[in-house]
Amino acid sequence: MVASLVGDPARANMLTALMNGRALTASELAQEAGITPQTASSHLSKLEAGGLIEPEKQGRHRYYRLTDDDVAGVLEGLAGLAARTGHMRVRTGPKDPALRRARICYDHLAGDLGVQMLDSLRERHLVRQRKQEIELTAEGERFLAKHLQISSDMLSHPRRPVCKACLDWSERRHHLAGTLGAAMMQRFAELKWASRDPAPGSRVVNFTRTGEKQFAALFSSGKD
Amino acid sequence: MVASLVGDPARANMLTALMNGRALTASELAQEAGITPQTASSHLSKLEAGGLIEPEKQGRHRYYRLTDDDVAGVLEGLAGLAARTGHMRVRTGPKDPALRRARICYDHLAGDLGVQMLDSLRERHLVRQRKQEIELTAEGERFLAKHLQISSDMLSHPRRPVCKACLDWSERRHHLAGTLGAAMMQRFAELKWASRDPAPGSRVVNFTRTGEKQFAALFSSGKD
DNA sequence: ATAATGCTTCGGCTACCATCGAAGCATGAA
DNA sequence: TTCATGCTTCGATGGTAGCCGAAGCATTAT
Repeated sequence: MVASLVGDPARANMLTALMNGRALTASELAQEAGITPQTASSHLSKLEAGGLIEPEKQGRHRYYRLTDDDVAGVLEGLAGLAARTGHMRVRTGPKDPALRRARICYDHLAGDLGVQMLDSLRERHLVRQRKQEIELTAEGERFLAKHLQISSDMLSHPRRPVCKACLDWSERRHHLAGTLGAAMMQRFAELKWASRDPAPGSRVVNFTRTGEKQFAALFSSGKD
Repeated sequence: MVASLVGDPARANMLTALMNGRALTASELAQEAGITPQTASSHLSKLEAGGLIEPEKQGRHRYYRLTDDDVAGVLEGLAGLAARTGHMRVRTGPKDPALRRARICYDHLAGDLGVQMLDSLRERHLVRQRKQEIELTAEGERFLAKHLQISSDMLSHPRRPVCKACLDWSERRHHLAGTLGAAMMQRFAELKWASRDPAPGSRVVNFTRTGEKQFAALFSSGKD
């Protein structure tokens, strides 16, 4: 049964991670789900047998992606049902709270703060978003140059978009990816606002006291 | 998580049984799932907490129905994904074979023969179907009058549609409901083509030898 | 009244399955 | 070659959840 495949928390996390449409390796998915590679391997073969994901061998990596849009659609439907009962998937686990707050997603900021940042940018018309597409406005360019010393010509890359929305599994909302997302995260580190957790393999991002303050000032949400 | 609710076989059977839109009592659902009432009670309260079903107290019975069409839609989506891997949910159970062939759904014919009948009507343009909506054509009216002595003015009802598509859990396709579906089933009984199984509470419909022949002649599918 | 039916709660049992350690295969690097 | 990385298979463990028997409330029938 397909539903039982999606029902397991670890597998659900993997599938959620794949919802942004990008293919991820087995170990990345293991990390996303917070389980060891052995366990992930077992889950992945089950998901593959169930037709939910498809593998793609590449060197010694194994990339997985959702089979097609139908799968994504059903997953969204399930998430929709879950959302309306308030029975939203709450990640439970030891390394959870810090991870929900701020973490690295590839090379950019994810988690509560990542979502808040994109929200703020959107509210103030520094970026314009339509679905997955995000576009930097003229005001946005000025803002980045003034407050973070990021010039837009640093951001162009032959094979990677400047801005992109990335679905956040803990918040189920978008945060900012692309070269801009990466540049901003790097700048936060340079300014000593935040740094990756020293624990090996950890994706937690720790903000300093002043860093958090500055960040909040720059990206205050309209609701606070 | 919603998916884990649907993932359990017993609960999945219950939900499938509810897919025809009718409300069923707790004990009927227990029977459908092949479990004792105690266990069913536990499952039902979980499904209710998850917002998938809604109870309706009536005397000492408790009727359950799917919350709304969204739920039904997601369930259909899941069934669709399951179907394409050949990993179709195969209903296992003692009372299955006869029930799959022909049974009562409310007051009309369901199961293999019910689906075949609607297929045949549609193929010959005796009805026109768009999603759940079914409409009787002029040829259809003539056909009914000639072969089954059913006149369309017998069928109008203040609160019930003449035709309606009803999803068949065993075939996962539509069969004919509404006042017409009921009238046809009644006519089959009057003509001694078929009768409800005498066993108390059974929904099986037994066709007589000649009844099956006549039925097949009237509603032969294009594929035989 | 008393009994019967429909459903629920409680307690204990059991089976399944997710999980991880250890070891085994691949592929790619030095 | 030898080593390292990515992933898989195997075996054992443990926690969780489905399951049923027994008992308890309701509601309806006699």
